[in-house]
Amino acid sequence: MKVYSQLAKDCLDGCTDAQREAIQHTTGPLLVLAGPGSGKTRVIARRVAYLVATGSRPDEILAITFTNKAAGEMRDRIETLQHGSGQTLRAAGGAWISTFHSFCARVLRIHGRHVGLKPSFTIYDTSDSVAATKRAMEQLDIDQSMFQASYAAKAISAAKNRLWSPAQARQSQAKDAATIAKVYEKYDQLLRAANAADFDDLLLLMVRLLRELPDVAQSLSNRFRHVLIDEYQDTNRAQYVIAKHLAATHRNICATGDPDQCIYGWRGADLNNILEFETDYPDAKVVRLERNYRSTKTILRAADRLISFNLARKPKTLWTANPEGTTLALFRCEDETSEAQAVAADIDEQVRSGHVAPREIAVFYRINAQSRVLEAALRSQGVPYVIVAGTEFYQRKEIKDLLAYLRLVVNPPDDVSAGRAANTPPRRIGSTSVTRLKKWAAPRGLCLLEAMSRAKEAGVKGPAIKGIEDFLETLTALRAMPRRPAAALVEKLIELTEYERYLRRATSSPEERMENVRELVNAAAEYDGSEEEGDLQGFLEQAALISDVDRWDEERGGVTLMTLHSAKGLEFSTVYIVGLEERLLPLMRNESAHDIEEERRLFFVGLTRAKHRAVLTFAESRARYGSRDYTEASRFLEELPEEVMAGGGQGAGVVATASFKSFMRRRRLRAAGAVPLRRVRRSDTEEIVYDGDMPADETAEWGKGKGDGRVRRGRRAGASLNAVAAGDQVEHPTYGRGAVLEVSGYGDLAVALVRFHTVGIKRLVLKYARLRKTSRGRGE
DNA sequence: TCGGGGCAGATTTTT
DNA sequence: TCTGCCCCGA
Repeated sequence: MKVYSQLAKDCLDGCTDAQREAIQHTTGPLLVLAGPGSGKTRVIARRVAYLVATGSRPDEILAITFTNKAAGEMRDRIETLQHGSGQTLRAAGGAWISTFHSFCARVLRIHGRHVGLKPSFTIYDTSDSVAATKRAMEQLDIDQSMFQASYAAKAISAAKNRLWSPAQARQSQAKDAATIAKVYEKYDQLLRAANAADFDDLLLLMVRLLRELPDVAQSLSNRFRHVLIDEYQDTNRAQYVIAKHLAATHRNICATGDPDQCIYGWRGADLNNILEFETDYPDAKVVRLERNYRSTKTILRAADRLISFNLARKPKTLWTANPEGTTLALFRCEDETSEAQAVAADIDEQVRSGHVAPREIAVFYRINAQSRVLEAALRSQGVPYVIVAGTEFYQRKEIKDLLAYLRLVVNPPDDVSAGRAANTPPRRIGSTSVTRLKKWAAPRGLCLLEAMSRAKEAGVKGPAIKGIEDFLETLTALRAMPRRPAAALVEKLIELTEYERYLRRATSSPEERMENVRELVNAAAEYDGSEEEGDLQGFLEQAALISDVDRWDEERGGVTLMTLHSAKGLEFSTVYIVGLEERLLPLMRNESAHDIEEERRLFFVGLTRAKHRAVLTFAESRARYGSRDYTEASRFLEELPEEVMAGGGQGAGVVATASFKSFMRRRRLRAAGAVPLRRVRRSDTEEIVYDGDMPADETAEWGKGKGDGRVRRGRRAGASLNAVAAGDQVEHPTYGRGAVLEVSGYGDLAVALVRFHTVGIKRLVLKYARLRKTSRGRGE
């Protein structure tokens, strides 16, 4: 007991009162609302160590993190803590620390047969899902011209995220619901026949398991005395239900997160999970971690102001004792090439002057496509960089090809993999033969491989017979090998299929592809080295569930390039956020309603990664597909307090900006003259209405007239004229009374979507619409 | 059955 | 711009 109390003491060492509270509250539900940089990870690690120190067994603890990388780091931190205390008896090695998906996969390997999965099941990634959806549509004779398989796959995924069965999906209001439901049903049948589960199934089937097998649910829930869920704001419905089940017996659930950092709404993340935690667990203790240890005052102030424009949030007070720091820099560039060069030049200068090491720098962007120019610029500037994602490694053709074989070794019924592997490299097994095999196999309830082993019987003729024999022989040879080490199997596979020869013969960039193939062997070898019990199946599971960030090796010591989504949970000394343009950040593909608040949170996440310096950039024109678009600076720039901004930047291609203030004024002028900015949306129910005449001299008036031009806190839309927000009741001289559904746009370009009792939904430009607010909805 | 050439459509964001 | 798909000739 003595040893334990020393560790317990160490766990609280150097913590604030709030942090201690979170660590020491070990009985009953706990919600930790943790602002960015508030030491949340530290609190979780110490809490786990503390639990062990005070007598919990490690294997009674389940900690769910957002990425595998975070899980690994958590494990390291806990172990370091324990080593530091000289405690070796109960290392955290036994604690369950993983992502929701990995955890569910692990449980389903054991209990999955009750929901139709054999232990050797394959995990399908998104592209496998699309392939399976395509097959389902083919079998149902649904023409691809009606909608694409990828569209259906997305709809099915969304349904699964909501825990809908095909029958429930049919009830939905969505377009094509009935057809989608049919595809969903068939798709599920195919997956079960292939002994495969997609990402959503891992969660969905886990939920079914917990609901339909009380014994299993009970034993799991009994087992986990302590359940910790990190990034709770990004949990979806299925994850929420799983967490609830797991914590049912002991009710020691600790959820940590920050509603302002919910950025996965598009993937079904439900902000209400965290916002309503206290309703779910009325006896919950709530701890707020609002002190920031990461960023300068300036950065924090900028982030705090920005996020205050969101209405769907719990207000909080972020503060820091850190120094004031330098202002944020804003680069306004001619085009995306100049932008990339400006960033590269600035980085180069910073690094050369010894201010900061490359590994302490990150560049964030909204979409992966933006990384190309940045890479090129950094390369030509001679700045070392590490890119997270890009075209994801495990999505590359050569990798998918090889993995398909390996999956078949473990799980023969996997028809998607069989279809892929059979004729790669080409074995003269064409589509005619494959179609014949499928047609023959389906009514007999056989998988593709079984059909192939009886190819002649199935009516396959010609050279395909020989090819099929060859393919099956390859698989047999692989299957004869021990499942461990995995790397040996990968090497054997490359040799047997003469894969390198195939790449040289049939692809345009064999060297690069071969490099990837070698990296796959390395990954397998690494896996063999790190997992004592690991075999081929384990390697495949890791390969399926690995995320972009998981593959990021910060030790490699270059500037990090990644999407804003990947940036969650990380921190850097200097952060560049590029592409601050309307329609890019915030990203909008069309005119339809779009969650601006989530985009704002995404920017918030990016900004709060910076410790010392943040640089924001945008380009005045940007190449998109083949053509070139003229852009407009992001509304988010306008939402930052002016006093924290400095224009400028000396790098090549930067259009010198005298000051942020004058830039913003010019921008407003331009914007005022550019009304209407958005194209009118053609739709039955909506139209842009300019109510009243736009004064001819409006352009001249704006900017010097009313007010100081600053945007008011907490209200964006038409702040000075019509301060309305979603939920407000309004009255219009012509249309009468209505309710505001949504407000988008900013300043004098704000547009409200209003549902009127008389005429239905109208889109109104607030500046001109003579709207009168009659009662207030939600808001601050 | 294979592979080249031409053409249409695509980019959110990720487990 | 780039990719992946379809069609056609060999």
